[in-house]
Amino acid sequence: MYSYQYPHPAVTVDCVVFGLDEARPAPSGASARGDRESRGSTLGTCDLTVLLIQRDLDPYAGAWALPGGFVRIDEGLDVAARRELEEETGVRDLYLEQLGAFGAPDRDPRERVITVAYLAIVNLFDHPVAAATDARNAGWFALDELPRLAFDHDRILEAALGRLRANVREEPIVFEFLPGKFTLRQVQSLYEAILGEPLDKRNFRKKLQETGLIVPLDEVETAVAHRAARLHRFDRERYEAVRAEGYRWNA
Amino acid sequence: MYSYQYPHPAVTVDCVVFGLDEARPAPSGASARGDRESRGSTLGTCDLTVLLIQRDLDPYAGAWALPGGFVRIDEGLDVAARRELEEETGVRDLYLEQLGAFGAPDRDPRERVITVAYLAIVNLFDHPVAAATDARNAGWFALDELPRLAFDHDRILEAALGRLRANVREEPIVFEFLPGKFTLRQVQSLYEAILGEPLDKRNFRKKLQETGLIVPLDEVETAVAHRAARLHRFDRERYEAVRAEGYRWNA
DNA sequence: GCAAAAGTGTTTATGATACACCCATGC
DNA sequence: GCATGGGTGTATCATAAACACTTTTGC
Repeated sequence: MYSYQYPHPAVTVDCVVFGLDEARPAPSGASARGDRESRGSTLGTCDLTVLLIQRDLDPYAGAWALPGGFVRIDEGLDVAARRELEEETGVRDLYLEQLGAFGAPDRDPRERVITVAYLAIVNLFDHPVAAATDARNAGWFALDELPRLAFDHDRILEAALGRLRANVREEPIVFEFLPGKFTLRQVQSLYEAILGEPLDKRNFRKKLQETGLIVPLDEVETAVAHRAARLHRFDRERYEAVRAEGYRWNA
Repeated sequence: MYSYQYPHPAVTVDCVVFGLDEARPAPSGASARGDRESRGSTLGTCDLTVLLIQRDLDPYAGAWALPGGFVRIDEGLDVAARRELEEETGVRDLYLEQLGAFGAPDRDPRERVITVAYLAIVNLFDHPVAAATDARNAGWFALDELPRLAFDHDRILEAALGRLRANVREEPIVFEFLPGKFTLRQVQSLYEAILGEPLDKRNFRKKLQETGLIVPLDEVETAVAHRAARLHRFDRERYEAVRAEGYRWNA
């Protein structure tokens, strides 16, 4: 059943790294803004972005690609993904989740390469260093401004986005994007950016607060040209505790 | 970034094949049967089973393992999984879904082997041949009677079970287990076997029928020693149609 | 004083749950 | 005629959705 006579494929890891960016002023097209109340949720306060690296070698030289690289022969898959990410973005602590293996025989024109894809989330508030990524040929791209990608990376990215959207409803992973202290509006904007749909402000805040996992602080945001919003933090310890008892996040 | 100087690991596929079996009479332990109505759901009319193969080569000779084998150098991952399954069980058309890659460096004592795991469901009604699997050393095991497994296959199986339980609530995959014509009771028993908890008969039937995707037939089951239940079928075409319009299965 | 976003409750609709009895059939 | 499972409806509860105005602050 098992035998080792067959030629071995190369195995890589590729990471879809999601980050968060200040939203640019909405694209020029004068959107016929629906005047509904729930529309007042300022969709677009932040943008979901993806980290890409520009290749300098053939094939696909000059094209943008997901950061990634070879799995070393004695290295676990998750370890390889973290190592590659640290090498390419300098970020150590980030959320990492395996997406799956992509192994179409022709996905790399040179030889058979099977890649194990990961979904990663980097907190650009706590790790501002990574915002620009010191590597010369790296950049953050908003989802609606993606360049053409090398290999089958467009499909991997699409799968990652689908996974992110599914996960965001079942686990509090949004806080992986956010700083330790955040406003409720930031959380809502992030949900809206990820799900691509506006949410009702009052219902959203109510639901978030009823979880008992978002604790209000005695601080407000600073340097805003209007009323300052109260800051909150996510009670991760308590979440882990109630989760062990069967609690399920459900946003 | 990409280079090909590194030694390549071996890559295999392994399949967690779920099937369905008549339930054996409930284990002897005289369960203090709660006399609630909802308990009358005959939990245990069927058992969820997993297909395992007994290894005859070292390492783990004699131990049970998931069916699987090498990915050929020019073969896609899904194709490899289907090929292995057909070779080992004779079943062609089955539900197949990638679970993910397992690649701990020491998971195979001989050399580095990365495996891509799959979740498969075989319909033992439409393909009764596979029930016994002509291979001499294969067998179906109920979840509570699993033997010790080779390699890290226990972890793969656990992951597959978790995925199955999650999927069953969001997609109508239970019908992959069932014959084209089935009774509502069969569906309920199957949900109960997968989720491991009893369900309320009336609520379950109501919900199932309200989907509009379970069509009653003018036929009843045969050869039962009591009132025969009406047969139904799952309207797959209609499901695909409404799903394209955003409908989400939610059982 | 006005622009811009923060903050706050109630009503309504929808879906989930709990629950008990009569019916058909084979033996 | 009795044992076995098939089949059915309603009342209650919990959750989700819709919805508009007052407050604070910087300019």
